[in-house]
Amino acid sequence: MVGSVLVARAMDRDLQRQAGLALAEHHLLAMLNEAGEQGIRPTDLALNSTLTKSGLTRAVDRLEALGLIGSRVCPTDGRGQLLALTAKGRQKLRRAAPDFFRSVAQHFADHLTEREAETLATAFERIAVADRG
Amino acid sequence: MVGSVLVARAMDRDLQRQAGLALAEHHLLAMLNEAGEQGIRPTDLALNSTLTKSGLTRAVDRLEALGLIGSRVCPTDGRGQLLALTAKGRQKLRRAAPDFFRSVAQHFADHLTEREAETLATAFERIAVADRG
DNA sequence: CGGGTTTAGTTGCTGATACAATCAACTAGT
DNA sequence: ACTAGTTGATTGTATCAGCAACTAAACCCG
Repeated sequence: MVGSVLVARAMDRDLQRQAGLALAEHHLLAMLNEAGEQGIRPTDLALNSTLTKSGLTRAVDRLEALGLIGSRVCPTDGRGQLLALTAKGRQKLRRAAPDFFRSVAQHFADHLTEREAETLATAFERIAVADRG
Repeated sequence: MVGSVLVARAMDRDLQRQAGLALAEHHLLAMLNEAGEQGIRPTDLALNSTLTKSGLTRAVDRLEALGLIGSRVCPTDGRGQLLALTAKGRQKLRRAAPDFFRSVAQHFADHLTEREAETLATAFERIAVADRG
């Protein structure tokens, strides 16, 4: 338990220093990148992150202020938005990628065997699904 | 990665509601309990927790204000302190134990096989050691 | 349609944490 | 025993997160 928190913190520090992004922010950018042109709803983002609705609002505000993401009103639901990466956001994500992977390796992956990594991935996926409900 | 954060958050919420303790605080009490009568130095506590020195100072202040721990000046080093649980602190920890274990089970252990739990424990122990250095 | 309910997202507030700078006590080297 | 450097701990400041309360749009059903 403690170990997992330490990894996250260490990676957060690394990423903040090297790419100027918090881990949570990087994760949001990555999800937005997955979603592509069409955009994605904040709620869907929140569901797959560690943030609550409220935390997500603030994080989105920050990223938008930085010009990394853009938003437009959802055409099928006036309450909602569709968020998508800007060109700047995609660039930021690309540039952060090497630092990110190096950090993952250094703080996490390099200490695990293939087998362990596999076990962890499936186990935490299962837990994430269960604990969200 | 995300999963581990979700577990910690969920457990934190549970414990806060049921026992009135944050997860980090509970962890500190548990370590203090291990240390026993003779007490333990804040730095040693920080090394085995997810907190920095600064975070630890504040957490210790809170717990001391609650009367759960007591401090005295370290006899061999005037800069340092020796922290130890009070009777009230031990009681608090005992009373929180059932809630804590239930929460661990519900959010974490119940989703894992024996084998997985074993793998996770050893892997994260290794990581914790490596990432602290 | 029209009223009640649910859902998407925002905001006021509070609390916890980290970082950097600081203070005080210990240690070494001369 | 004096100075320089190190180490234990605290404090000022800023940021980030969550909860709970709120607004507004959408949905449901008679």
